[in-house]
Formats: sequence, structure tokens, C-alpha cells
Amino acid sequence: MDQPRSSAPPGEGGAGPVDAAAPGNPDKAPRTERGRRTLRKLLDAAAIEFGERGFHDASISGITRRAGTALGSFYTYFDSKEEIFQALVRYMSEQLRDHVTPLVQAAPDEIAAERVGLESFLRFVREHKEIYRIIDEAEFVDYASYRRHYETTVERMRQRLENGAARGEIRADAGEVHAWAIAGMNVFLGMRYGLWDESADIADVARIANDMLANGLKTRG
Amino acid sequence: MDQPRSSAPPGEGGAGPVDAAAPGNPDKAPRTERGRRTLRKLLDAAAIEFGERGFHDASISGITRRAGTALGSFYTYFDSKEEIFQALVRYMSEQLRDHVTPLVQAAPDEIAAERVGLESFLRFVREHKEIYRIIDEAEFVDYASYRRHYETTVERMRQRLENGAARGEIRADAGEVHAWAIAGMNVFLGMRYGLWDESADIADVARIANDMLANGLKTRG
DNA sequence: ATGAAACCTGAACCAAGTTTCAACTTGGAA
DNA sequence: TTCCAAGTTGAAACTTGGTTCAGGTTTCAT
Repeated sequence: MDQPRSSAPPGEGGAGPVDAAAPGNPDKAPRTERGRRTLRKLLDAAAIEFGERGFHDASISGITRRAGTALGSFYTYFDSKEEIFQALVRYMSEQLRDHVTPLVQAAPDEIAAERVGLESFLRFVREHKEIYRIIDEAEFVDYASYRRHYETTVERMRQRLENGAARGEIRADAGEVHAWAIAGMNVFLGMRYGLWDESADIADVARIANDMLANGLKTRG
Repeated sequence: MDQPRSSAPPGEGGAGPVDAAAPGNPDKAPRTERGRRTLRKLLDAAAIEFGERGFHDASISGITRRAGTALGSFYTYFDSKEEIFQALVRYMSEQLRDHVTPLVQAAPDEIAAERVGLESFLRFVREHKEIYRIIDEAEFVDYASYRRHYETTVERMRQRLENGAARGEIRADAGEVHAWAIAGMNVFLGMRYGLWDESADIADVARIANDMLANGLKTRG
């Protein structure tokens, strides 16, 4: 069985939400300030609409209603529902990275970096539940974006592990498998304690998980 | 923001795929052998259709075409596309559990149990990619079933950890957070090395992850 | 100020696929 | 053998919502 999901054109990374939009359709890029405003309104509205109703219950008319624009304006900037979704995934993936990266880089060592990474991720999920959902749903709407998000995220993590190992802070054989394992751990803790449980103490969760990560499950010697 | 996804009626667990179907609509249960055969054909066909095309690209006519029945027959057994999907999630969740549980229980100690659990899960994912996808997609189609699947799965794992701790095989404070962390680890490794990478050595991946789980990331003393 | 390009509008169109239904067939109990 | 509840059928009605388009409005460089 292979992946019959929709594929994404390459497109390279812009910075803002507007730059990130419609990377495959330069002819659809806004040319005036008014156009950029409308495009931004559409993206903001889409984030809410998709986050609240999920991709297939979300409607374009719902997006334009929230954005306060006409239905037809949507097609000035996007060719389809899939395309605006794809633009959103890229944008949110970047937002998440920009939130977590500086905090992680300020950590004193690799073990602490992973704790800070998890804690800031949990906090981010709780504050932006729609982002968690949209990225997750990309698995079924825009598989290429989904894979890209996780592959780049994990690759950053693997690189950190490699550096930490070189500095002697963690085991020398830490590699790709470890990175995917930690990423999965983070995502599930995000779902359980960020999304589902409003009252959990996030710093606590991060401490517990990080201690297991650092010292393992075995009875301590 | 709350969960505006569809909710599931309680319904209690049957055994086979047919028992598991339509738990909320007893009036739709088949009464003859012929009926049970048709229902089973529909469920098998649905597993393939949903696994291959995803929920919203899957069509009921696609399911009945694969099953070799008329469109109308579908509605003899299910009220909607959502309902057959829900029946499938329950069935597949049970299949997965039945595959993993006996192997885990035969393990000599808790650390080994987690290794065997991961390894058998990876193997199962590779052999039944459609099951992985259907359970994952439940997050957007039938949120209640999705939560139930993971909550029961993690609860079994937490119980194992508790028993292992009582036997002194692992740290005494192992609890819910640890269980969710391990579950997430497993799911991500399943995606990366079961779904995406046909050639990875699964036993190897399980060994590496299990060693990290057992001994931690810190430079060993 | 002016013209042209960009942008906006929303009713109407259309494709896709879900759901209904009335007529027909099958199976097995009496 | 008879009978009828259970099951089957597929064409057609119905819904939903994505997409188009022709005409109007705004913006801005010249």
C-alpha cells in the first residue's frame, strides 16, 4: 500500500503567513496592500474554521464568512480548500518552531534542552489547540506537508542529540531512533496534558518525562 | 475551544467484527446467516476502502462495489458512513490488542515486556498499514473512539508499569506520565519505521528504543 | 484627474456522493 | 409446500458545498 494522499509542490519557505501562502501559485499573490490584508484575513479565519470543525466539516463559505469577505474572493488567493490548508500547515509549523527553538537554544545542556523543549511545546499546544489539530490532520489532507513537518522537526532534534553527545552530555550512540522516540513522547504528552487536560501542571509533566528520558526506567543504582 | 467532533454512544465490547458493528442500532443487526455474511463483507471492504483512500475520499458506493453488494444494502446495516467507520475503529483496536497482549504477557520482566510490545506493534503496523491509518484518522472522524482507544491502551501500559515497579524491576514512581510517554514513542516509531520505512530492521529499532527507555540518555556510569 | 489593473461580490452552476424507496428474491420455519 | 420476514437491488431524489463568472468597486502609478 502506498500513500494515495495529495502531494505538495516543493515551494520554499517564506517568513510571514502571507509569504507562506500559495507558494505554488505566484500569479495568485496579492499585489496591493488591500490584497495582503484580505489574504491575511482569510488565513486567520481558516485557522479558526479548520481548528474548530476539522478539514472536511470546514467550508470555504465558513472561512469567508468569518473573514468578512465574499465567497469569490477566496479564489483570488487560493485554488482550492486543500491549498489554503497547505499554506496554513506550513505557517503553523514555522510558528511552532519559532516558539520553541530560542528557548531550547538557551538551555545549559542537552538534557535540559529537551526538558525545555517539551515544556514549551506543551505550553504552546495548550495555548494554540487549533495548531495541534491542523498539523495532525495534515496526515490526511496533505501528507507531504505532514511528513515534512515531522521530518524537519525530528532532524533538528537529532542534530541536537549529536551535539550533546559530542559534548559528552548524553550517550554517544544517540541517533535517529532516539530522536523519533522523543518526538513521539512529546506529541503524546502534548495531546494528553496540553489538549485534553486543562489543569495538569505542565512543568511537572515535563520534569517527570525528562527524568525518565535522562535516567531511564530501571531501578536506580 | 472544545471538541466539536462526533461523539460515540457507549456500547460494550463484543468479540468479532460483526458483533462489534452497529452497537447503537440493535434493530440493524443481521438476523440470518446470509445477513451476517453481507455485514462482514461490508466491514472487510470498508477497511480497505478507508485505509486506501482515507475517510473523506472513501465512498459508500466504493465500499459496496468492493463488497459486491448493492448500494442500498449498506443501509440495512449502517445508518451512515460515520457509523461503519466507528465499528471499524473498535474492531481494529481489538485486533491490535489481541495481537500484542499475549506476547507482552509472556515476557520475563517489565523492561522486556515493553521491548516485545514495541517490536510486535511495529511488526503489526507494517503488516496492517490500513489499521494504523484508520485508528489515526479517528481523531478527526470519531473523536470518542480515538480517545477510548488510546486511553485504554495507555491504561493497560500504566498497569504493567505499576506491576513492574511492585516487583522492583523498574523505578517505583512510574505512572501515567511515563505510560503516555512510552505510548507516544511507540506510535511515532511505528509511523517512521513501520509505515514509512519498509526496510528498517524492526527488532533493531525496538532494541535501541528499549535500551534508551531502560537506561536513559545520560552518559552511562 | 484618469485609466487600467487589481480586487471584490454573490448568485448560479455543477459534480459528487449520500440516502431513500418500492419492487423483487431468498431462506428457513411450520 | 407454503408463506413471510429478512434481505437485496439500483435508479432516482436530494444535499451539500466547491467553483465559476460577469459585472461592479477600489487602488494607485502616471
